[in-house]
Amino acid sequence: MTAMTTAPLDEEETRTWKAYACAARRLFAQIDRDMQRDAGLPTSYWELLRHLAEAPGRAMRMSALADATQSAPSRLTHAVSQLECSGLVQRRQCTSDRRVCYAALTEKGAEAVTAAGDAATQSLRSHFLGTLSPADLARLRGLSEAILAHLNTACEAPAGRRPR
Amino acid sequence: MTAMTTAPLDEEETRTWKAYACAARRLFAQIDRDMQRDAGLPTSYWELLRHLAEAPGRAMRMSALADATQSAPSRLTHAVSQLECSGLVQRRQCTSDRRVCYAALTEKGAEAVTAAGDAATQSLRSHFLGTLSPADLARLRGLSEAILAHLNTACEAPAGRRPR
DNA sequence: CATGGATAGTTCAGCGGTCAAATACTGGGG
DNA sequence: CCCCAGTATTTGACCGCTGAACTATCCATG
Repeated sequence: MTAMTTAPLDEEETRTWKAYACAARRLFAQIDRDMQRDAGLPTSYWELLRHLAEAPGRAMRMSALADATQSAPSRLTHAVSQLECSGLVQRRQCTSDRRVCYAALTEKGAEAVTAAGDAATQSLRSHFLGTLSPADLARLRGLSEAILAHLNTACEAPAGRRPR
Repeated sequence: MTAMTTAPLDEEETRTWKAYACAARRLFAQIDRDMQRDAGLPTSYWELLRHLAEAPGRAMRMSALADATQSAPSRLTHAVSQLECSGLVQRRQCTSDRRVCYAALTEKGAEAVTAAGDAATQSLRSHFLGTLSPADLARLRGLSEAILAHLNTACEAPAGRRPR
């Protein structure tokens, strides 16, 4: 809105964006590779399982899981189906409302969660947490939170209302 | 290597990682959405076209383009095929070495590059560059470069040699 | 000049993700 | 009691990407 919207980026801005984007992309890629190699699980699936592991009864409604992980329902369906095929999760129908469906962690799934957790910890430490000083990490966290805050206000305020 | 490899992450570390990861993911997603909406082109394809636009003769060898964009050859093949279908790019065979193939920007492609550039500029300013002070941006850039540097040393040094 | 290794690019199968449409079920108002 | 709007999940088609074969071509060597 500040009218400078389409002035081309200067050198400084370009480099800042490139550095940020490149670092984040490569960091994610590296961690994903590590997770896949050491735990046989992509980071995103591990996050699903982590939520289940922390839920009471190690089970959650599909929609609750979708909420918790900020993902579209259809993604959940696909992901849970695949995790079910791998034996890490089991679907259970709700008796009182037959529309709803629970995803429950299996024993094998619980083991996978902890294994993946170790892999993630290790990867995170060696590629991220261990590479910056505590002060730098704190700064980075502050900056990330600022970005997030702006994204949130930008998404919630101006559009009137979100088409949930 | 520092023996603290598998100690679970503490609260602080977890939050830092989550903030960073979440901010970056959402930022990328937002910018991709904007690009798709305003220029009908995903960010990644725009980057390919940008390289072509800046190359002498608006054309590059496939392998050079792959190098420049840090992407696997097969990705290039697919992407260029699709861009060719959309009429933004044209393949040209090299006469001296029939193995090699050039990707050349078409007129339509050149227009798309500038349009996408405007869209990217606008999105970047409103979601990233415009949301942080110049000082913060400089800090963020420094931190990103530090992360990148560590990723590079980690990838090049210890494995002996990369199986190119 | 034939041959075998290196190089450039493509093909194929599969993964994780999105969106739009379909399905299955519930609960409240005529 | 029936019907219909709303809700929960699934389905299916497609997208961009990856890694592992495969094809075609080149070139150094014997």
